[in-house]
Amino acid sequence: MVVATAIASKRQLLVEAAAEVFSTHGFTATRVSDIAAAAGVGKGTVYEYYSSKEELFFAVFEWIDGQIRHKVDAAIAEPAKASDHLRAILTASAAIISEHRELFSMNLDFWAASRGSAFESRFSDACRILYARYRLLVADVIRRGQADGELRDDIDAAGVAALIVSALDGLAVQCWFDGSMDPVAAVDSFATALLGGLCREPR
Amino acid sequence: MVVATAIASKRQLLVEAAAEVFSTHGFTATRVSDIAAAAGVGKGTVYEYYSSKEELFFAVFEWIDGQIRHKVDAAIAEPAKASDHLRAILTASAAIISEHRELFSMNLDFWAASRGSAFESRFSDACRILYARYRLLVADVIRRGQADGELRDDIDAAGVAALIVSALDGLAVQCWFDGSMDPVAAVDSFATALLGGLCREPR
Amino acid sequence: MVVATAIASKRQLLVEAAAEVFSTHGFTATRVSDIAAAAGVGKGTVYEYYSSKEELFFAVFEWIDGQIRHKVDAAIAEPAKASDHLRAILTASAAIISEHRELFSMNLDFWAASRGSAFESRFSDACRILYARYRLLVADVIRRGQADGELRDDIDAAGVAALIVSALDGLAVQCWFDGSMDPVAAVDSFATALLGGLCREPR
Amino acid sequence: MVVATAIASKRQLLVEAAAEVFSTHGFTATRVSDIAAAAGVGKGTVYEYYSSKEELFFAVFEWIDGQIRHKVDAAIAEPAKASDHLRAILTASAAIISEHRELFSMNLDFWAASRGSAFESRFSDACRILYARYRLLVADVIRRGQADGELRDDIDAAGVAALIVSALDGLAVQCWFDGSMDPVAAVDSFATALLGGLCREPR
DNA sequence: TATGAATGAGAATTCATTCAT
DNA sequence: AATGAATGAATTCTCATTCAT
Repeated sequence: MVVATAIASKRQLLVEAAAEVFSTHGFTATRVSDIAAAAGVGKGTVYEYYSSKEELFFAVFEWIDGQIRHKVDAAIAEPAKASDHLRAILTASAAIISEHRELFSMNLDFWAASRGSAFESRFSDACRILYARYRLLVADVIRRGQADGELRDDIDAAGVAALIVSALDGLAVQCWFDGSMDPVAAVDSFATALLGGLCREPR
Repeated sequence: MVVATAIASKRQLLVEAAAEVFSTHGFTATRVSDIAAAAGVGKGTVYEYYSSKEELFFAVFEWIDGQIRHKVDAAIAEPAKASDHLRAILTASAAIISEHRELFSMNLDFWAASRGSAFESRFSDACRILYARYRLLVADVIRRGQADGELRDDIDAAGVAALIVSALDGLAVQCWFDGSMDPVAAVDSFATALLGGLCREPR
Repeated sequence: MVVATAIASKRQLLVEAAAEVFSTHGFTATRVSDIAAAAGVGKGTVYEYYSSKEELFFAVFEWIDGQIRHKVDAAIAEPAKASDHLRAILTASAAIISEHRELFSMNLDFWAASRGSAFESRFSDACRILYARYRLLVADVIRRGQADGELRDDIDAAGVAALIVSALDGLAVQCWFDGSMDPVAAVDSFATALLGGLCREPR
Repeated sequence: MVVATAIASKRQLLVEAAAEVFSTHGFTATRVSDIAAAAGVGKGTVYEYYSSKEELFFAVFEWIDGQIRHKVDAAIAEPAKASDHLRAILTASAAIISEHRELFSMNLDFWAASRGSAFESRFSDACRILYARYRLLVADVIRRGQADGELRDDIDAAGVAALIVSALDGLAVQCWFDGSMDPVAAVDSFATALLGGLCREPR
């Protein structure tokens, strides 16, 4: 158990060092020796815990995914109206984006890893599953609101959910390129518009 | 003039061949020789027209940007209500995504190119400007609607515009990972929700 | 044709440079850059002509095999009694061993390449075929001598042929380890003994 | 004494485990950790008994050499005619080759170790001495036969001895490449030919 | 004495780029 | 202008060896 913990913590040490370096320089420009140096270990040690640079990269992906999922789940842990949960999801996500811009920059690398790398399908599959999960999470909230009578039921929940999830991803991209953007404020306006309608007249 | 045209057309030939190969294999996995072969020219010839692989990649970026901008502009060329223009922008974008999935997969590479490549800042700057332009375009439509009294004016146009643009980018990402998604249908539900409000009661 | 010749000659240049370096330092201790340097070309150039170090090593194997086969064939080109042909094969082989000790030292590497390398089966197969060919060549001479009535026909030609071929291989090994050995003299005594019998009394 | 024996037996344990792994995968493809695992000890323990992989490899060489030498010595332990002793040496060697093909495959590695390894000269020297010893052993038998009047004395004993020893080495090589060969049968024909003469007419 | 986690030297290979023709 | 042969910088990964426990 002590051993297992030691191994797990060394793996975690490497994942965090890797996240740091990858998020700063991007996957391609990062050398394995850079990660080793950041973790304070020798180059060979990295390979004792991860069989390749890409394997470690994937571990970073899973680690970040887990963290974000945890925060999003927390945002809707308390019972509430569907509209409040939707706003909570949007706000929580924007907050994460705002606080961890450098972490979200890794998205760009994860996505690119699905293109022409040896791990192509591994990242593709993981992303496909990840997005399906988030779409389902949002769509379920919407469907609950529709069942409760709070939300209009003449609208396809899955379609709207897809765009809400999309919006958060795209927002992180824009925040990466433009450090002056305030994702929390933008999301707030968006939530108000989406829930209440942009148009003055009901339609 | 004839010469200039010949040069321009050879550059264009290379850009289109490059777009084809880059979009299929991704930036990293694409070899300059692959592009040369696809264009039917010798490897050295590529360097007669572009000084580096990244320079050519950037030319592809600009070419695709121009094409998309053109289609979006066309979508709002005709005078119409702000809400119709918003829907038109969403629908036109979804249609492009749907019809040119492979082209949009290059987004992932463009974004990654802003991380750790020699052209890092060149791509970053271009993307920042590109997104600012789209946000402004959408925000202007919203502001016009607000001025016309069609749209609620208690909502920050810039914030909503940012999320609308985000949503379209994110949608392309999800479509890349999940070929079975229908962006046009999703966008249609989203437009209805956004314009009319998800909530039954006005808020 | 000129091009084909240029490519062929560059490949040949590399094979000969490789044979030189491999035979001096052995396969493992030879760096690809050593071969490139010996050939007077850049390291990358080697890979333009051979896809890997082992591919080049195999080309050296085939080149040497071809040379030796040529000389052995020449030794029995002229019609002669079977016993003279056997002696000619032995003498010619010993002469090659004597004159090209460094080339024969590569045998040790070729054999070792059949053990645990990526090319394991390629070398194994090639060696098996090579030995089968030599055994057959010698056995055919013996059988002809038996048919002609010159050689005893109560002896299995294949078995003796195997040992004659073996003796020449083993001789090269011993000469590699002991530079003072004279293979030609040793082979001469051996041929006399083998043909005439070691025993004084016919048996 | 107990300690010394314990050390000796641990060294022997490692040598036999190493022989097993080396003979299966070859020297280069064998990892020290493989040997440790085969011996059921930790990787570091190997270095408590042998200072390097090559040192251990050399120990395997000496162990196998000792075993073979023992069997060959046994083959000529009983007083007998020189011709019978020669046949006994050949037959005993073929039997060992036949029964321990995998052990003989290590020859290929030992030979290669004399080329470019850190132990180059150590292996070279050992092999040179080993072959000199076998040549002398065989030559002594021949000379005794010549002195006794059983064997022709117009033939150089050393030369024939060299080729007899060579033949046995080469036979092991061919058997390695071609598992279907029967060394015992081949050697029997060879012994008959060599002792009685291949030619029908005395020469 | 036994261990195995940590190390880093070392080598093969790729491919963008150059430049002589 | 067009070419593609030649180049070598740059990086991943392996594994023998060390040494703290």
